[in-house]
Amino acid sequence: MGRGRAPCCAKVGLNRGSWTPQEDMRLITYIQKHGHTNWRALPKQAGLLRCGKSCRLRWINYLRPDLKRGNFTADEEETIIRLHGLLGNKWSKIAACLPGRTDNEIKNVWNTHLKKNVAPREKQKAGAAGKNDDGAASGDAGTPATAASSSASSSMTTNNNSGRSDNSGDHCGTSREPDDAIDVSLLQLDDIDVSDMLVDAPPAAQPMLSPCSSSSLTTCVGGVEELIELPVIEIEPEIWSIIDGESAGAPDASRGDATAPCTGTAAVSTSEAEEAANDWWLENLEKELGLWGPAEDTQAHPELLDHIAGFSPLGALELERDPVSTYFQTAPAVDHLPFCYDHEQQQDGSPPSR
DNA sequence: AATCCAGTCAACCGCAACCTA
DNA sequence: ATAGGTTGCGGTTGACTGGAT
Repeated sequence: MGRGRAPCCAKVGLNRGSWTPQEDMRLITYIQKHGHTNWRALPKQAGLLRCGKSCRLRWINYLRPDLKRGNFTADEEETIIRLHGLLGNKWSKIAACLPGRTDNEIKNVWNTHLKKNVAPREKQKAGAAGKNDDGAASGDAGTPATAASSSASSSMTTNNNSGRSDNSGDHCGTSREPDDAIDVSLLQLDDIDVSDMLVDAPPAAQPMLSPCSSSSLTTCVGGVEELIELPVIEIEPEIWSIIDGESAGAPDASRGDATAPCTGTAAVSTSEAEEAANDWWLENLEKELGLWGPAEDTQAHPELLDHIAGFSPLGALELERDPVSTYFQTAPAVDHLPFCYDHEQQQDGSPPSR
């Protein structure tokens, strides 16, 4: 719906603006089946009238299952402030230290309120610095450069490798590090207690996060990014029709890829944890599609159409929002990470803001 | 009740970095 | 070595929302 700049000429004929639940569903389903090895080709293969860039952004910033929704905690905000003081507008690097948060999200938070909060602190600090000439003058984080943490550097490196949650996907220590970029691992982060940065990634949870991918659902085996290990969910062609609000005709050609049984490309779950994750994912997706429970109860119901279109009359049911947002309601990032999420347990008992 | 306005955030763009042939 | 293609990052935009008037 026309957010952002005017369209560039190359994208005439493609959908733009806000994503519909149908598009979200299609993207999620496609990625869980085939991964996202080629964003450029993805929309065509998934039957989406979007450019690859748009798909990637949507996935990274909104659809990734490992995203944490809801307000930033005070700890997270403090971490952002500190890291921004060190790194500046390196949002992806900051996001790397905040599991479940995206660079876009962090950027928005910074620009909307953190920046304002920091400004007074900076003034305050400047005043204090006038008295203590060398104390804590660097950075705008308002954190004195004290308490050298000998493990800060290595911890940060570890975090970058294991707690990756931003959208860059390449902070595996392998590539795409601009020469002039600040290597966090090389910084003398004397003024940062890195443990504070991992506010929402307790050590036990971190191994669950992918060390090398934009999606925590990818795995890094021998440095090679594997396909996403999400459960395989077979979406019947009729469901696509329902999702798309189409008549129950045959799916179009472009849809074929997305709906075809996933034979060779889908990763096979190998552990119980992954199976649990698969169950969770399947369950949620089914719920989102209104397929949870007796199939005939929901399939092809008008309510489903309304529901999927985001105008559900389902009322008090948890499914009252569009399927994808419902998915987020029940899938707080870290907790819902495939291998540990208990979908019955809301992270903090309250829905995300917004 | 209607209008205004500031804040929020999803999505866009351009560019730089990286990859591959 | 390099040209073309792809991906990721950071800045910006503007629709949406809720509170204030």
